[in-house]
Amino acid sequence: MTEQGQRSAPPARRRGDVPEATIARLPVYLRALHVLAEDGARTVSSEALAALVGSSSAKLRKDLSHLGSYGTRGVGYEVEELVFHISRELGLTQGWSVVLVGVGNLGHALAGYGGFASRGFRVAALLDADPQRVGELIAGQRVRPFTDLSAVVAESGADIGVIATPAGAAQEVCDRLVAAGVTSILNFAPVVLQVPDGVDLRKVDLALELQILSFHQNRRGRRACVPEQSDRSAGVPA
Amino acid sequence: MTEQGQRSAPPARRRGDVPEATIARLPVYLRALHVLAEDGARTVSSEALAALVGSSSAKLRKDLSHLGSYGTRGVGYEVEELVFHISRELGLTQGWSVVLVGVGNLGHALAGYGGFASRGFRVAALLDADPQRVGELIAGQRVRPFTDLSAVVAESGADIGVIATPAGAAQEVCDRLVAAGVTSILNFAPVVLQVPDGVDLRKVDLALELQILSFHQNRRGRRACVPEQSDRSAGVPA
DNA sequence: GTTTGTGAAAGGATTCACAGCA
DNA sequence: TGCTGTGAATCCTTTCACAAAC
Repeated sequence: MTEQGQRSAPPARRRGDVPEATIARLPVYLRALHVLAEDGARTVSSEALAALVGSSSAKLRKDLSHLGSYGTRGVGYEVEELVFHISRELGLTQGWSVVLVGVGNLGHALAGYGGFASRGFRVAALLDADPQRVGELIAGQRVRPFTDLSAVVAESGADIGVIATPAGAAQEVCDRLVAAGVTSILNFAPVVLQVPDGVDLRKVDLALELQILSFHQNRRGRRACVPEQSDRSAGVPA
Repeated sequence: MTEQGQRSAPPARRRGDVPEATIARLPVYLRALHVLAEDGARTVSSEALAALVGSSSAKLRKDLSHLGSYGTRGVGYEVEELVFHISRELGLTQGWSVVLVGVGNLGHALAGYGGFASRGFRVAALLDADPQRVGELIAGQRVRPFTDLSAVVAESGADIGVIATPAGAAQEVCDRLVAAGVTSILNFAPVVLQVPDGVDLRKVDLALELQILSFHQNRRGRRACVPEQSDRSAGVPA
């Protein structure tokens, strides 16, 4: 019913409907804007900000246009204002409570990672199933037993769970988080987890990006190791 | 499109070239295939493998078709064979040497992360500028002073550098890595780094995914914290 | 003059659907 | 029968280019 004789119907993205690709870049813009604000910059042009984050000005403007019209033609964007709007769009203005499960090496790093606190994420609790770790003090937090999970989620009102356990424990931890009422989960364990509908799951694979680097490095020719080149069975015809 | 590259992006994609989106998924397939292999599976269908990694069979088949024709109609893919071809495509069959700079919390976690070694990445050296850390033994490696960088790169033939330093030190470390001859860099510090052409830079932002989660959680309505609803300039027309 | 905001065009990626083979 | 491989269609993202606004 959208046929108006036009070649293609207007995409008609409703206001507030921000494309996924844009959302993934907003945190990057935000970080650059924070640096600019610290340096005392009051305004910034799309060209300048794009250069800072290694993007293009057109893409940046289109991204920002999805949030609203916050720039001034001939001038640029006000840094503080943009920080506010992006933060609000990302939902960072209201202090999320985060439950972190697993305080091995990675859990330690995450618990002490300044980037969480400074962006509105409060680590409400550190949990670990290992009795030897329980009671340990990390970044001002005492590690609690994993069995406290339900209580912790209830008392802190946490919506977000972070999994930094070994791969083998991750699915179980994930299930318990869901059962406790957590609806957003960030997984650092190198496994693919299953979650029911209604739960948002994202993952960070520390080795994944390294493998992508490997691909590109391999393409360019490397300096060390085997110079092998076994042929494809079908040699990619012209 | 080398991620953070300057402009100067040659738009043309050559034949036999694998799309970037596919490359980003190959490591995920690889991990699932390793699990299957451990479980003794000899073959796997696109449907089954896609379910394991949370993707679709059509996408999986199209991805694999970029590597060649390694499936058998009516049967599926041989697990071992697929592992080999994906590994080779990613350049994982030749043992990269990696230099890790910064052994704080995150550096510790990365140094001990099994996922590197098991995928063909050898941590050739751990470096830190802090004299107090130098000499420390982590995962069987002794931490060396950052000033050894050139020597380390030369003697190990490392092509890949991993930056796990505080944000403030990252650009300097990056410059030194480039000067030492490293051509692929993985950055965990929360800053955008500048590299010259010919150097491939990727980054992992531990808080970025959390912010994307925050966005989606925010969309759904949250359970805790402020129930505020500061108005948008226009109130989201239906 | 400068810079934003945005239709329109171009380019990629995903999904569809089925031919072809085991 | 079951499943892969792949053109075609669809959807999403980026780039282009310029009118409008300062």
